[in-house]
Amino acid sequence: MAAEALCQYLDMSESARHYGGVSAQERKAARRERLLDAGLQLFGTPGGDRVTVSAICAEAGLTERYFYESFRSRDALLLEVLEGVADEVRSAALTALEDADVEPEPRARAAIAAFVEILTSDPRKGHVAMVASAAVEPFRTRRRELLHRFARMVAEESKALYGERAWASPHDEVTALLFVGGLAELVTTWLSGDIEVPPETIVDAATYQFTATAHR
Amino acid sequence: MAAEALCQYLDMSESARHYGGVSAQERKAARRERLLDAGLQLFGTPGGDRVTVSAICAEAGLTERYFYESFRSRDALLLEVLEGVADEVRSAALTALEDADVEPEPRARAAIAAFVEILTSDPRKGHVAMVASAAVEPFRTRRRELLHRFARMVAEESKALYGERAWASPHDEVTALLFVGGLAELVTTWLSGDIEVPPETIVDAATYQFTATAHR
DNA sequence: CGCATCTGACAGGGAGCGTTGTCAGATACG
DNA sequence: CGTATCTGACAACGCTCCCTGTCAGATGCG
Repeated sequence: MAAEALCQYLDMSESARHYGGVSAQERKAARRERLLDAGLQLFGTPGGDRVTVSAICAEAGLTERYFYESFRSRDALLLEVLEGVADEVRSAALTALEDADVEPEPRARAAIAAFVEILTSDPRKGHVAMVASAAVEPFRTRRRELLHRFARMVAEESKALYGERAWASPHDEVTALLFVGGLAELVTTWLSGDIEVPPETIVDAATYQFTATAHR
Repeated sequence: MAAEALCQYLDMSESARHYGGVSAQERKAARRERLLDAGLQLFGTPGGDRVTVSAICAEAGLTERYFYESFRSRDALLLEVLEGVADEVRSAALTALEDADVEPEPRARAAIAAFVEILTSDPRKGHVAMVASAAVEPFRTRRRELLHRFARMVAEESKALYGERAWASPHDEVTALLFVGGLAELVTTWLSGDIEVPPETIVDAATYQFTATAHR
């Protein structure tokens, strides 16, 4: 009977039947997507600390059984949500750099604007990437890694823009982290509503700081 | 019997008796201190997300009853721990400014060094103020407020140092937050062990950034 | 239609934690 | 010494949540 249950709930590959016009795989994928959306909604909303498996399922309009069909644990889902946002930010920044001018200042502005745009236009994504991910341990480390990677990208870009004279202070890495960390904290504060300025102001300030410290 | 218990456990003012040579008030205060120390130890250590009332009591070598004698809830204690570290940082920074030179760059360095020194010399304090406080909601807001206040202090100092030409970018507040936030994130990363540099490097980088952006 | 499969609702065991209460032993005071 | 108070260990209740299981009804297939 345990084997029956396994076969019935998990091993869909053997008995694929259409339902509502869609295959078993498609239905499973759709449920998975709904769960991820629910995760973004809950994890990305202030007060979303209480994001529990039951809450995610309720938000998705599914029952717990379908949760464990696609995810091993609550953290597994939330991590996937975080990775999704991070990928989006990274690719947007890279695309912005590709499309941007060759002039240093506009290039920096383009990448920074892409970063800020995504995280402020959909506050849920901003909250996930900046706030919620700093909460519990598995995500905290991942968040640091992501910021670190972004900082390395910034440092390399700076070197490409300004050559040897870039990042005059002791270590590239430290200065880049100082910059990226400030940007992150600033977006965090903006999301909380403590500072009421248009996101462009954030972009302006960050761009100015980048050029002021990188190029001397 | 409920009244008895109340009288016995909470209302120490009526029946103060010496024990081990110390008064009831002193014993209570000592227990409170031990609990706060235990809170700093647990809350300030990586993996301290699991800081529970029982764990704090075990660390302090006390039982739960004495916890509720001094604190209403787990968060009440942790908040007090956070406030303690924040006060320490604030007063250290102010003292550093009072004792410092009149020259802009040394003044900035002194305040930054005080900030970094406290949070890196005792990693538990750093962890409480930077990492753990960003975890759950009541602390997150408080952490933002504290950083915001520190940023305002920085902005005012900058204005005093450089006059009208200080903080050239749009808003003082935004630029100051960008700076303080970067410093916070950098200390956070340092605490995690991801970057292995002496704390002075952090101070150098931050001082350089402050002067490079403030004074132009 | 009859049967296999899918879906949603819900129940229940098990674990962790907060909070209050009980109780025996230790300590000080009359 | 006897009694009142203090202390530490621990039990017990309630709560929330994770996770698995059951079951009736819906849906597609032969």
